[in-house]
Amino acid sequence: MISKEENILFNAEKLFAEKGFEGTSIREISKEANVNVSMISYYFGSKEKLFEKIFEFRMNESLSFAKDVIADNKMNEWEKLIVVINRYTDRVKNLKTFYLIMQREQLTNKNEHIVKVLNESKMGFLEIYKQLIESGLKNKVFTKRPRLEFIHSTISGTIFSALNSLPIYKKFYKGDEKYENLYFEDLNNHIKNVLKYLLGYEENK
Amino acid sequence: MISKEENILFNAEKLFAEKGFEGTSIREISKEANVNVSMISYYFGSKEKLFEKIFEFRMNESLSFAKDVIADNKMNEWEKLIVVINRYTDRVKNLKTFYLIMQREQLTNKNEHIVKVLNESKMGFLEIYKQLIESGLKNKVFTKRPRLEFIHSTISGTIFSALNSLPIYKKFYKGDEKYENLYFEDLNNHIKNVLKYLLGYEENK
Amino acid sequence: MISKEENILFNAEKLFAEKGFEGTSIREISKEANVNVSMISYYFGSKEKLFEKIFEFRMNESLSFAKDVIADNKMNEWEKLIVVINRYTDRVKNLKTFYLIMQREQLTNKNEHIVKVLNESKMGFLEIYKQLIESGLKNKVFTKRPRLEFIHSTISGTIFSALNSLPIYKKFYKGDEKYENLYFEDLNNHIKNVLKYLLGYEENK
Amino acid sequence: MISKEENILFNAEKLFAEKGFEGTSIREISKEANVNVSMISYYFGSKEKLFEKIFEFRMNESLSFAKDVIADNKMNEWEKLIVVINRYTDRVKNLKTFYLIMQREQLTNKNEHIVKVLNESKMGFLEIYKQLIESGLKNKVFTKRPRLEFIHSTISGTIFSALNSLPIYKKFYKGDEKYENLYFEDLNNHIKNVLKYLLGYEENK
DNA sequence: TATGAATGAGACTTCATTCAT
DNA sequence: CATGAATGAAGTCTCATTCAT
Repeated sequence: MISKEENILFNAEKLFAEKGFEGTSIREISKEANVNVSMISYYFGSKEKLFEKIFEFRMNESLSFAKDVIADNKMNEWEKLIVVINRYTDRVKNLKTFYLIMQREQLTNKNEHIVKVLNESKMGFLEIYKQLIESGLKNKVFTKRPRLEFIHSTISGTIFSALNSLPIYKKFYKGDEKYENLYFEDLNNHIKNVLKYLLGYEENK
Repeated sequence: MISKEENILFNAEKLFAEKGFEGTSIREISKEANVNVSMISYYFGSKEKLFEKIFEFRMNESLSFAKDVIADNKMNEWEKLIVVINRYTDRVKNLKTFYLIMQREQLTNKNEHIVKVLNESKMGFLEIYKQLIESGLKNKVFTKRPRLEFIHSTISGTIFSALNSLPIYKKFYKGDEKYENLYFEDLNNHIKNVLKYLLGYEENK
Repeated sequence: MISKEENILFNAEKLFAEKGFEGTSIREISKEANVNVSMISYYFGSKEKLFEKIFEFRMNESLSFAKDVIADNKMNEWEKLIVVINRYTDRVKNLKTFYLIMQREQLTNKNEHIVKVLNESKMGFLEIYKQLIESGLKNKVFTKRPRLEFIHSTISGTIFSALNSLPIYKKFYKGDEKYENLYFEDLNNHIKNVLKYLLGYEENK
Repeated sequence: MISKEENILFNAEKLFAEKGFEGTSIREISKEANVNVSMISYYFGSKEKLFEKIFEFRMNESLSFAKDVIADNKMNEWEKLIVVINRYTDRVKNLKTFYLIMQREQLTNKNEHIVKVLNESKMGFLEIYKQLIESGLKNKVFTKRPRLEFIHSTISGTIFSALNSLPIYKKFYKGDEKYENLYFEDLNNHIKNVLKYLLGYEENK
């Protein structure tokens, strides 16, 4: 059973993804969520607060994410990196709407609260990459030390660029669900392949 | 000397980059451009048409871009690819405002005219990559055939992700103009490095 | 011990004095009084009824006021007048918030119930002045017969004008509690002085 | 010919007088002034700015007021005082609506801009009274030095109290235009009479 | 070609009150 | 007695566009 509050939240997320923050009116949201217009102010205070709540909600969901990875000691650095990327692509694939909003906000930098959340997330990823690479070099799992910023840009940029192009390719190649699944699988392998090269990782050592 | 029309256009571009399409009012644009409000409807028909005009203007600028590359016969495929990427990163670096708008529009897909322009651009790049790779393979310049979509996502995604993260890094590393120039240079080399690997290109053959 | 109803009443009085009727929301009142919002409708029926209740409450308090004065037979007319004025200034001084609301309502004439209460009060005072003056003239305590309306306007107008200006003077003369007490004492004497003249009352006859 | 802006201004003044600031909606104003709702924002910026404009407008009107009085050298201090009071009562009589609003604002102190204007006005009057009394004492026109604050409270308070009570008296005494004119004339004499006493002015000296 | 006054739609938000519990 | 979720009306303001000049 979904609460009235979450019902509004998810419908708003969908509309914000489609039309952007300014392009979505609370009237539309209320209609989509089948509630009275004033319910939005009632539950969230304002349209902007509702918007921020979406970020808080999704970011809370992904909190456990980073912790798990670093903590686990049964894997070597490469394997950990793979886990991070797998989860990342999975999450992006399953929460397309939210990540659409998120990308737009990254280009906007208008809402301070959200800017802070996004920067923390980015810095969090950089920190993970840093630790994994340093440790991997010490343990001779990796043999090259690439520039951190570009590692992140390559991973994250490739994933999002691929995500955003998917609808066109789907249309162009007349693809269906199967096409999409294969697409994400290939994307995942592509990124791993690039990383192997950039980090100087040799599989069968 | 800049025409009144271009004056409006450039000021609008700046404001759209800062605040998005819906977040920018024609009153702000008219104030920024020091013209009367009704001039915008007068010159461009409507706010939306003005927005589209920005895309047309910038895309016209980059039209010659692709043609040049393919036409030139004094370079091999790898060299051509390098030229494409150099120009691309240069352009992104120098037209940050426009590419901010463009990225946002790629996430939005609301204005059909713009969607068409953007898709054509994307398909244009895919076509260039396709021709270069096929030809390069035939001429034994390249030795691997990577999936086209991911080549594009990697190049374009990495560039934009790096562009968007630059302000944070600049702040974090207390960087200045010099930092920025070096950043773009390194980014360029990073992408070339990745492509070399993905295409199986060997420099000193 | 104060009842829940009175608790709401007094908090509402305070807020109405600060922000006016329309400027005060029942939500604010409920927060200030630490009760649930719906308690106001529950106890008083509506926001407007609550407002009227404040007037009824304060007017009930001052009901005995007039009666006492007329009834007492140990004083002559001048002494009775002095008692009336003393009580009036005291009351105004101690119930500043209510008299702020009252003055505003006297300027507004929107709520019929309140209009009636206020007019009765005004007419009550006029009646008292009339009786005291007539009787005083008959008994040769007073020697002049001033126009009744202006007697009331002068007394009441001076008191309220002085009350309302007090904050400014306090600020201007950097006054404290002592300043305020002296101010009201002087005000009282000032009014008596004026009345003596207007009524032709001679103290040491 | 009255401008559209003034048309709005005067209609707003009337409604604010009847129902107060919060009690008057811009929709009502626009209806009363026969203009579109958005005209109010268009001309004045906001409802509050419109409200302030009314004060500015009326205060500008009365600017010449004080200057004239002090400047003229053909009158002695008592005659000057009479002129001040005559003009004051005239003005109050003819601009009942505005002075209704003004009194309410004096009780409210919410809008800083208006508070400032009102305090300046009050201090201006105090200054005039001060100069006239000091000069009058020096020139032996007056023989008593009453407390300044109460002089002002008595004059201003009596006038406004009488103004506000007029409708009731008019109703009670079944008065018409003639009653009103006589009322203001008597009021004027009443105030002069009181002042004569308070200042120790002897007419036939 | 250029202006700026004027329009009407639609935006977000707050409010007093009701109703089911 | 008491709660607080829910409602719908009404409020102010901003906006893109039009029109007379």
